[in-house]
Amino acid sequence: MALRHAVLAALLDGEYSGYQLTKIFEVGVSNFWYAAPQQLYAELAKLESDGLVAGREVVQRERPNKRVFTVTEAGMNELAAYAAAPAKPLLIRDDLIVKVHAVDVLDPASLIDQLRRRAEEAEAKLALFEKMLVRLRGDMDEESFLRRGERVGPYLTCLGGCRLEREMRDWCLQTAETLSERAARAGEEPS
Amino acid sequence: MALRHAVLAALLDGEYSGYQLTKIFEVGVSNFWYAAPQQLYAELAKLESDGLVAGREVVQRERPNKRVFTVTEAGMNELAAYAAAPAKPLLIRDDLIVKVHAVDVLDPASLIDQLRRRAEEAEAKLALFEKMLVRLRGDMDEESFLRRGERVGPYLTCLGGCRLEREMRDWCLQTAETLSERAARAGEEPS
DNA sequence: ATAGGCATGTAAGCAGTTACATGATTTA
DNA sequence: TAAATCATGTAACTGCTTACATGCCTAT
Repeated sequence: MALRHAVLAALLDGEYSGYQLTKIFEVGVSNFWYAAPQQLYAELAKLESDGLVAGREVVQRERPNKRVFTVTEAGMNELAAYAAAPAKPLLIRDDLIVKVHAVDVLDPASLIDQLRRRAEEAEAKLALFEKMLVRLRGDMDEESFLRRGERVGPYLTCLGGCRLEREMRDWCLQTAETLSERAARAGEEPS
Repeated sequence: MALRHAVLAALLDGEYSGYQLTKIFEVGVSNFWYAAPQQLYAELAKLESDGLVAGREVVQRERPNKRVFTVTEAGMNELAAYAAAPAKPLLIRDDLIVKVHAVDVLDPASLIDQLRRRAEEAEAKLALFEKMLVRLRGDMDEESFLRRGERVGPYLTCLGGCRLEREMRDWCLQTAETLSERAARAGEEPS
């Protein structure tokens, strides 16, 4: 099972509806687990029928009603078992890197564009994560929060997300720079 | 299609057999595309029947014979079309981060172990990638190579791999440190 | 002899993606 | 009144994982 535990972990932050979870997993739980909306509705249905989460109807006047979910005791046990088991290795798949690997036989112009766009996305995510850090630690500074905060899990993963996005941004910009300089020189002195 | 283009890109580095590709994708093409052996044999068969790669029997005395593959002209066109199309967003999935997110309701001891082990793996990969950088740039220094080298794609992706592994190592160690300090204090002053 | 690396697959099952479908309510 | 957001799904397909299977050659 894969999504299961990511959903359980996300539901520790509070009661969420399927729709709210889609928003969280669109960004990717601090960028470390992406999932599509349909996946989440399907997984929630399964989790509920397995008794790992419990749903509760919330009646809303101004919007369509929704069902929000909480992790049950059985869900907590499942999480504990999962945490004790060995973790699968990190899975990364990225088109952009594949393209860069092949750049020497490609037209670099489009790739340079894509790298700059990715850098902007990374910058935006970084800003988002940094705001989230401030929100999570409240009025404490980071060091005190990490020492004495009650719930540091999401903070720690968010710190990881910031690291990743910062590196992604810098790598994309540096790579775009390198490639565009090479393209410029190739134009000047056509061998 | 997914693996397709990663395989085509990998085959730009030279003729490889299925088995050699499994070794490359085990590490993950500079850590950005993991694939299991069976996937590769299946994908190579498809790529060949689609005419995007061409296989060639290599007779060996000291080992079982093998078939090595080259990208055909049709394969190059496929790569070019792929590179021009918009890239899918980065996909990351990581058990370890999910566990850290949930750490506040878990026994941290096992997680701290797992984080330290992951840090070691990252360190090892980093060393591997740094060796690869030296091998790729030969007797040139990095700046000259990036300016004037013939084939910089693999070098650029490898630089990305180094960045990722460095951050992964540092984040794991910092997180393990934070968690073990908290665990120590929780033991001292049981509220 | 046997363990380990080289070399290549098949088959079954599960997870994830893409496309489609519906309907209420809010904002422009 | 059209577009955007909230809210929840189904169905078909593809891609990936897990388990199994085979056989050669080399080094210990």
